[in-house]
Amino acid sequence: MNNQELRNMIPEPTKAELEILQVLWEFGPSTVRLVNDKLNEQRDVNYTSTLKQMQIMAEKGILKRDESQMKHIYIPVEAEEKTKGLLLDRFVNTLYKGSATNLMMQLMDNDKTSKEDIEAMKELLSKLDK
Amino acid sequence: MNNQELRNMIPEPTKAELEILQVLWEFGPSTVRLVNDKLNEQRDVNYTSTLKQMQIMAEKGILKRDESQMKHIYIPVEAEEKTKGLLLDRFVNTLYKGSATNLMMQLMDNDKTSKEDIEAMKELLSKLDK
DNA sequence: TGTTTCGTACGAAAAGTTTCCTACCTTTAA
DNA sequence: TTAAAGGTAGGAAACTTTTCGTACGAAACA
Repeated sequence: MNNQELRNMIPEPTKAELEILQVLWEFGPSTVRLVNDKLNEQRDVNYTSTLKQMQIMAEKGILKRDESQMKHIYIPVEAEEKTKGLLLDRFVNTLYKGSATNLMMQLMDNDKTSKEDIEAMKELLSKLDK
Repeated sequence: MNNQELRNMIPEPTKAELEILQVLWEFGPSTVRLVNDKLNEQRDVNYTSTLKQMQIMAEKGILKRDESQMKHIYIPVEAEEKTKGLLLDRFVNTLYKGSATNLMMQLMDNDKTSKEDIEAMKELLSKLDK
């Protein structure tokens, strides 16, 4: 399945959904409790709000869940790299006409792109030759 | 004003707002009619919907408008590069922990990043040395 | 001069997203 | 064995974003 097809199949995760996905990607299959605790390190969220979100995500097919235990375990359906790659693809298409080079140029102007980053990128590119 | 400050000041444009901004960036200061026509090349939108959006954007301070003529002219307050840079900054922070290198790596995996893109990037990086 | 076309303004409906209240069940611990 | 803590389910409220109907004025033109 290529990116074009993916783009049509998978709906863009909402902001709140993305937050939850990131916790699951980082900590692996988890309970609502764990996800909610992690979210609360960043901002206030009620437990049932997180529960509801994750239930909705399961309905949408973004997450699957293991209901064999009382504490359900939620798991992202798509791998981190796949979803992020899709989001990146959309981002480049939307803002940079699909040109990775254009995006790079902007990245160079960015305050936060350090010399170390630039060095690392050069290395990456040179390795591609081999 | 640095990106950190900008991030706090400027609210993220919504999807519909971004569409409109892109038309204005491409064609320069424009009437609602022109913007709406361009949008309709991509999807169906009612004229008054576009009008309303642009009015809201003016209220929010995303656009300013020249009302001296009957046909109001709308102009983005922030330059294209500035806004895109901000969005990119947020994107990198959200998905790639602020690491441009991480983003680059993903870009390399992307189907759509062509050999030409990679060559162009190399060139860019080498020019930075000088 | 009338009528049709093109413009703005306003409000509200529609749609999408997020949050949380309430109910109720299971497990844990006093 | 009862009270407290922690779990799911469902619905509704709150908020944000998007869309468009209606009203009405100005310009174009037959």
